[in-house]
Amino acid sequence: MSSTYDPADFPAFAVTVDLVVLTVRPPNLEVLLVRRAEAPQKGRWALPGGFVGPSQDLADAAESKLVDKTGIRVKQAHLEQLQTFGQPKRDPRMRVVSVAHLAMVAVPSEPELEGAAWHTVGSLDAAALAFDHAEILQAGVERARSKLEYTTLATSFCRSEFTLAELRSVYEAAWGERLDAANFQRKVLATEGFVESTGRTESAGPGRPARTFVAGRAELLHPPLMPPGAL
Amino acid sequence: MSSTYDPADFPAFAVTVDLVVLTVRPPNLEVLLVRRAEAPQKGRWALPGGFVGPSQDLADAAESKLVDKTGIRVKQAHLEQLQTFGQPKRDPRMRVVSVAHLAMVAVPSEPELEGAAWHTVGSLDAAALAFDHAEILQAGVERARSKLEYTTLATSFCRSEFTLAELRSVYEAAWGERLDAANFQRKVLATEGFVESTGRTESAGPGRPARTFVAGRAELLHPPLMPPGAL
DNA sequence: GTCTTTAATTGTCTACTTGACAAATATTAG
DNA sequence: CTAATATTTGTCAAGTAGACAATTAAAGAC
Repeated sequence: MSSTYDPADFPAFAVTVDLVVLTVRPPNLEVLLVRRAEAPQKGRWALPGGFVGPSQDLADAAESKLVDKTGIRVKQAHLEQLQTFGQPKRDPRMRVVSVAHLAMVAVPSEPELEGAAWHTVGSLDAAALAFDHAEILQAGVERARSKLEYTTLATSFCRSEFTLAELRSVYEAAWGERLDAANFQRKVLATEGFVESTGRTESAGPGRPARTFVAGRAELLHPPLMPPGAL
Repeated sequence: MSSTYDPADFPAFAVTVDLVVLTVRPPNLEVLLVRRAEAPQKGRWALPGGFVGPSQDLADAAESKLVDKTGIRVKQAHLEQLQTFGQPKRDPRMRVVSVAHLAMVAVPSEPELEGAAWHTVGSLDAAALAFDHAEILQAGVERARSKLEYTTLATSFCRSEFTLAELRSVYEAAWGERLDAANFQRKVLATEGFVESTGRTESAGPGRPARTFVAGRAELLHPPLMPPGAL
């Protein structure tokens, strides 16, 4: 079938990137959505994304969309390829294959850009999203949860310097379940390279001030942090 | 930028699927490769794959390549999307985005198809592979290992009816490390729904005959099977 | 047939990890 | 100064994991 090899012989696809940008604002896990300004599906919420340039790498395309929408540089966030969605009819206009990416960012304090807003993942109507974006979002949330379990990525939801309570709130937001502060702390500190103490403390409201930490160099957690069986 | 929306405005990509088909022939983990019959890279080993049709779903395309090359139906195997590779220069002819898939199959007894052969993963020269297929293969092996840890997919490397020794050899092949048969057995049988006893036994060579099992309906393992820290 | 070898299966024990909860410490708010 | 709150340290019972010995049941040599 591919004895000759003329580009024109093969069906042309458009390739896009779509981003599932997650953040934690305790006690919620939130996702960044944009309101579509154009038809089709004008006015509905959608994942930020766009076309990949003819000589642009997939990761570069995802990175530049992230900067466009959030102003967050990749250095301060986590960005990874998620999954590729290519159902023939997912976009009514033409055959589009979307390489979805997952970003985990610390909540930006700056005001939102036009048309973009954070939405709580739990209380989001799947039917309100454009195209197959509900499916993509679900894949992103599942990936995020599973990576939180066995990697140190929870730190990428935190400020550069953070307390263990903040780190704990990331897990609590992702699972919707409270964790014992004492056991959580011992587990985190027992894991070599998860966090590193700054020597400083910080206090917000009443209660003993908490020590602050920065992310360590480890990437994998052995053993995982969340209990088995927790969804 | 995307105020108008004419398909012709956007760069055309070719989309392919490439398959990392893994099997276990104790004590080795092996991958199916085909020898390229056409330029470029004529004569080098490559992952099986091909173009996605204009109205063909990605999963369907992967499935049909698997049947073409191995004759194995998806019902008896595991097939999942792996990762998408889209470096601008990965194929010299044109812009090609490849949606790589991972298949885990029981070793087929039938003779090989023309140009295709099983290769031991450990003793394979990465430089001998065409295009960026060495990178794809590495991603596939890593994915397979991590899924073996926390899912029941090891059973898809086994015949439909198998002994615990066979199942154990899957883990031993993937990690290159021997496991204690006694502890392995207790762990597997303690995991609800991993395997189900047939009541029959089977003996191959000397030694007490082993009971045979079929795969259970569970998909996830809690807790994981392999010890933390094992590569 | 009997003996030797091999592998599956069962049993046992020690060290470690987990999670629940109590106690001590260090702040803020009034 | 007192009450309230949150971090941090301490304790302990229950469960898990891995090492290794013992038992069972077959194949193959003689």
